[in-house]
Amino acid sequence: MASPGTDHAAVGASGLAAYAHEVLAVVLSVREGRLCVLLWRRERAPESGRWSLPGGGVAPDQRLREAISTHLAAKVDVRNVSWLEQVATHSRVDRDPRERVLATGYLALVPVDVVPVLPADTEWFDVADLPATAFDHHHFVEAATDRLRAKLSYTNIGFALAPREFTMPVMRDLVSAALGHPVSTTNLTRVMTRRGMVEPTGGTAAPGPHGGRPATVYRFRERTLTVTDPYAVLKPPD
Amino acid sequence: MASPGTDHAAVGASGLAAYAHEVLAVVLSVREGRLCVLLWRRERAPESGRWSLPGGGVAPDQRLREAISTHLAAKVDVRNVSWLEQVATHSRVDRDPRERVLATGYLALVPVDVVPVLPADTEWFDVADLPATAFDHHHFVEAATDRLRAKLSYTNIGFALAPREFTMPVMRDLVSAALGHPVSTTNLTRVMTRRGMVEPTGGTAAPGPHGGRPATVYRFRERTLTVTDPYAVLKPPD
DNA sequence: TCAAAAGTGTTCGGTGTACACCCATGC
DNA sequence: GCATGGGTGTACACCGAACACTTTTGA
Repeated sequence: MASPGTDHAAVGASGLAAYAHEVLAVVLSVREGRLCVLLWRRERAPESGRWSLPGGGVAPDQRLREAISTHLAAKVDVRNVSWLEQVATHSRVDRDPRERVLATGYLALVPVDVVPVLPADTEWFDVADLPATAFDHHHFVEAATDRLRAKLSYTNIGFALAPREFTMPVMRDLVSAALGHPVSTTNLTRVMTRRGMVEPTGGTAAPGPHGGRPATVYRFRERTLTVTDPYAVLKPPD
Repeated sequence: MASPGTDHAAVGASGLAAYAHEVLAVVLSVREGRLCVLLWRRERAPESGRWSLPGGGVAPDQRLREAISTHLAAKVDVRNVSWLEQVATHSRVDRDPRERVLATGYLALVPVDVVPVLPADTEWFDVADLPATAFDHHHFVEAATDRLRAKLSYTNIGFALAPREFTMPVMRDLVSAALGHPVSTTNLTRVMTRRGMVEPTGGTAAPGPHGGRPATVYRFRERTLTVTDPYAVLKPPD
């Protein structure tokens, strides 16, 4: 057993001190045109009533990635998670008042067209208008959001936010929600096609109630992460 | 105490399982025109004789960053480290045969002109020609190297590899060693000045023994990490 | 005067942005 | 026909790569 209440860390066969470890997921998705994060309301102390990230402990036979998948399953169907990536490990000594807990945060993405059934204590929150969060969870949200925004620019990570098939106006709304600023459909189309990220399915989408030209339907060529804009500068010679 | 020899993880006041945790540093620097990593030879089992990354445990009152600084001090003077950044946490269950150990890796940089006095068991190794490393340490080296290479393209992180004042031919050698492919001085100069990363000091460097035009001496304008090529695409409108 | 090394000028292709204009639909 | 919304074409600025050419030094 560890020694709660003492300031001696447990020491095992490796001679290294042991610390409680948790995994936290920053689940991001575009909901109603806004980039949102999934938070649940803590029932018990500490920080009871505060909104916090889904997550929890790590079983002895689990890797961190397996652990976060397990905990995510309690909030959203894991099959709905289109992307999962480690972001950072935080270690402030008093980040949890009970004992020292290290926390590894993950970025998880859910496509717009997937509407997971959420437990009663769980809600989506606009990342631009977060409530007070428990512990240091807002730092994780910030880091994960930054990571997503950066990757939207130089990878095809958009596949994890979009439906399997989509029109460019839909994609434009997704990207502009994620980035938090308007994006032009014209140029988004050009960039995504020029980079070979997407291809037309051949179909078109029916126009809205007020008419308009039917939009071309696209799909992502790859549904695994690909760097589409490798390095802007200092490329190797051919 | 933790329970070595049992498969039950210790559980403390938070109700979370505890695991031994170590920090590892991938210290990179350009030595003799090559990007090198600092490794030390393990004296004791497990993996005795194998080359491994500097690092070690985390004291109860230390954050991970403080811990890695402490362990680095045993190998290189911490004042020689011009950059330190967390890269990733690995968690394979059997990555250490003795007991489960989680490991958080850091990227550390040392400028070329700094020649730390190394302990007898410690040497620089070309990252392109690594020896067999202990545990999963080569994964950390790979991730840290990738991180450095990426950041060389869109940030001013070069300041952490270069001397305070340098000429463009020197910088070209550093960048091309770090990236592992030739880089043109002409274009490197253009990119770095165009982005406002560097400024001439006003001085020039004496030519080599065979003559040649004296090179202009530059310094980095900022010695803190700055993103110089913010996002190649999908910029916010003005 | 010549070789060596650094720096400058110029050209070229590509890329992201802006904006005008054209196309397909519902009413 | 007209409003609505989507797509295409064009122009522009800028950037990085390549390469020819000039400048400044040592021998």
